[in-house]
Amino acid sequence: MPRYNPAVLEPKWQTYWDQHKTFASPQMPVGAKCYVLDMFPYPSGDGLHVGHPEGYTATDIVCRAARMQGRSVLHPMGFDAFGLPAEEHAIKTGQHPRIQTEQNIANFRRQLKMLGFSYDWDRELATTDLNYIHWTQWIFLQLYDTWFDQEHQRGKPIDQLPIPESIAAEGDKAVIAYQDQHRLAYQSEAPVNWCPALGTVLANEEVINGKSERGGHPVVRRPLRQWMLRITAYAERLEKDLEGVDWPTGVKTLQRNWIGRSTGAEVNFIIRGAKSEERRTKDEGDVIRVYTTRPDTLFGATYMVLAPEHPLVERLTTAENQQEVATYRDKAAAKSDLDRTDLAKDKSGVFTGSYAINPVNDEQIPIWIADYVLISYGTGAIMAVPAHDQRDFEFAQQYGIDIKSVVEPGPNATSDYSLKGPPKDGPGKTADDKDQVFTGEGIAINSGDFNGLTTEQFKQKITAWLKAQGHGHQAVNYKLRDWLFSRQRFWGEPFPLLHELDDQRKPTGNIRPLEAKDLPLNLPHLEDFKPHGRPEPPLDSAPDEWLYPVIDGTTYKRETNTMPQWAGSCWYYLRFLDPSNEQALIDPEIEQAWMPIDLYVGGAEHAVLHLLYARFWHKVLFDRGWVSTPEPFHKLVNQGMILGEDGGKMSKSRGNVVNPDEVVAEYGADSLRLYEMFMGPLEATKPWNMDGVNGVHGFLHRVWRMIVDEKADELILNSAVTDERLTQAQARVLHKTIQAVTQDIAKLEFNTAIARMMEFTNFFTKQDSRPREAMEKLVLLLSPYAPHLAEELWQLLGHSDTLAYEPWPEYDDALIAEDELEIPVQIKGKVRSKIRVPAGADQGAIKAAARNDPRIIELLAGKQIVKTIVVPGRLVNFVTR
RNA sequence: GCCGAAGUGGCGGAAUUGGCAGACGCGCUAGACUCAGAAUCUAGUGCCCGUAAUGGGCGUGGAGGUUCAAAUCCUCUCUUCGGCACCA
Repeated sequence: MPRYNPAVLEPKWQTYWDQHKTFASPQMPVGAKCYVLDMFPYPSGDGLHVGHPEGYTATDIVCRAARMQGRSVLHPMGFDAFGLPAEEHAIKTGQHPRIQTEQNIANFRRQLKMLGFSYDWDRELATTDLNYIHWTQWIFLQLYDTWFDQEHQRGKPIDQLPIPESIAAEGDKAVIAYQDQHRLAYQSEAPVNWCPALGTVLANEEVINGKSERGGHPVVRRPLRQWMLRITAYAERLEKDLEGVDWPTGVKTLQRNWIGRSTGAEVNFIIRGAKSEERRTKDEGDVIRVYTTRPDTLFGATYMVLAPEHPLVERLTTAENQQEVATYRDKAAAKSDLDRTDLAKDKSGVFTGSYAINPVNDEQIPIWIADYVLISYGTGAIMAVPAHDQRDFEFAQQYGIDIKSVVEPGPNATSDYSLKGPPKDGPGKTADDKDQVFTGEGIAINSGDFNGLTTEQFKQKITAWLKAQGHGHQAVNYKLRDWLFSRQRFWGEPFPLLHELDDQRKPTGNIRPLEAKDLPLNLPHLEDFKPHGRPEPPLDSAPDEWLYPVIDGTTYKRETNTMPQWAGSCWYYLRFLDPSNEQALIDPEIEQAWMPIDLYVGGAEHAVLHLLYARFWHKVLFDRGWVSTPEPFHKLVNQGMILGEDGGKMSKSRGNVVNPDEVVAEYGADSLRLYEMFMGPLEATKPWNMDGVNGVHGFLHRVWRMIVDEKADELILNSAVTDERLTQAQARVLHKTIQAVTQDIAKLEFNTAIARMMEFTNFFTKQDSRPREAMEKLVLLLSPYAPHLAEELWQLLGHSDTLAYEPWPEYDDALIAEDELEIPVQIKGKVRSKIRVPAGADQGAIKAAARNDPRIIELLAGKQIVKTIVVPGRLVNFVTR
């Protein structure tokens, strides 16, 4: 019995595609190119989740349709295979993480092939492959070899860094140190998230509210020597180039917020009693520099705050405040992230005993330290304007500091009041009001010559004035921080760097990068993966022959940190273009031919970090001439999350996880693919429903029966499939379907495309004669969605070759057009009747037809028509009194 | 608190240059086939009123507004989800 049996038919075609290398893509595109990429998965031990095939099916449909439309398609898949779970598994079992990783990859590959995706498997890669690590390390060396020329906004080779004469005069050591300070990869003593319970250092993303994401153990901050990447140098370009990419606005906004560009002014406050106070000079050591986005509120500054870690704190603290300041600083230093967020509501701080002079009015204001000011943003010091800043207001209230209003809401002010709401006496009343804060823009008061200016005008004037007087200048700041790039883990790429040792085996501070010819540097063999409870990296216990190479008689120690998981995912899209190149990262001609990526689909969880890091690396490679486009991902789409049947997030603990293997076993891959596309818009969050899978499976079965004679003993065509010509009605349905499906694929609206094919099927199953032409074209339209079924039916319809490169069906507008239309007739906006008119009827004819409709005549009897609206092809509306 | 996305039948969702709300599917109801079930097929299915219809009313989170006409545009508001969270 030739029933529709995916369990037989799907493996058959998967084998066919594999053996014929149906989806191998050309090295260089022929004609129009189409590079469509999925965010590659981390091969976890749990296997594929139903969320994965959602995006993968969407891109697969786009690719399969594009091939049929004659474009050269590049559609690769790989594995983001470094990561903590494999390392934890290794710690538990003593088995090398590579073994676990390879098993997981094999399982993922099996599942992906089971779903019939048209990947070019010859390009498969994993970030853990030695020949991939090779080029990850090579890119790191590029970063290490690059400095950022602020003036030209461009990364350049380090040997082109201009060395100031004063540095050059000090000798080679000073020059090297100077270069090291400017590299995009540099070392820094940075606080890391050390988790004593897990015995490891964690990435920021792995710390949630001061506790480890896994296990919920406390995490403390402690300083360690780290490798940093100078992503902040690229902040401006990373922000600006977002304009040119076709991304969801939400993702762009997220990235902009993360980069956090703000403009304002840096202002120098002179320390009272400093030598230069009388002379009002700009002696560096005698000023506190602050950053503000509201220089127009300078007259309202009633105190200053330095971050506890600010270098001037020691000097500013008077003898009688020594004890208190020291205690506060110690406490602040020991604070974990959890404490910081917990204490966010209560402001705390201590007075240093010193005062500074406000350059705009020479007033003396007290200098405090408080941990609500961060050393890492701006200058690490602020002027505090409690009347117009929420945080300063809370602090001033707590410590009884003066509050002085200098802005009042303008005539068309939006209410930007906090705490006590708008002033009781109306919008004009703000001056000296001590129990509210106004953070909006408005009109200046209590500001000397600047009174009456709007906030915008004031900002411009005061910035110019500060510059003229030498008290400050305009400034731009970014929230973005440099990227902490090293991890104290085993299962990651080793850094291709050596630390020079002296005779006593102490580091001299000199770094020696590996030469390109010495790459890749593989991970050493480790006997023991167990954490040793110290924050030094696991690679510190590597065998000496790995750890201490001797080159030209000098002993070195290898860098024992490893790279974060992001490193591999930062550039995999480039390697897919030329995966087996051993001479270079990528062949420039191939790169130019395929880049940028036309469509990149993945989860919204990567909206910031992965996409920002990858853009950063790409821009460095662009500056250094290795890639030809300033941005890697032209169009980005986030697939929505699939929730469990109970409407909650899928999780093992909720017991609502849907396993793709089980769905395929019961309904087949085509049904899973089709269901995931039919659930709703690609980008929407939507709940799973097994009945829905059964529903689309029923549709595929109906397609099967429309074409196959299920009652016959062998696989033959349904006798209703004939070589007759299409009737006019049949042609209209066919061409409407082609049109809708074609347009919907371009818009990535797969759910409605499937609905149109269902309508087609509902129509044609009722036809006694189903012309072969219509059946063949439907099979082609359906093939991107349900490729196995489509190939099987295509073969049955008499074709010996795969349909993967058959020309996409064309539609004819003339055949779609109806001769006669039914249009509604409204009276006062309510539909009262419907009339049939010829498709080309003009306004007068339609109106006449409407007037002559018996029901309309009846309803309009005795009524006076004040107005008639006729929209040809749409409706008629009679407006009566 | 700030930013972003979204609220349409019992459910997933269609329809936004303003022009018949509910395409398509699930579910449900009735019927056919069957010993019975599964599967399949046929008809119906937004809510309320009505014996009935080619009948009447209501209806896209809520309240107003613009318009001949609003799910769609404007104002206010509520709810849900996601992100950020002392960034001066």
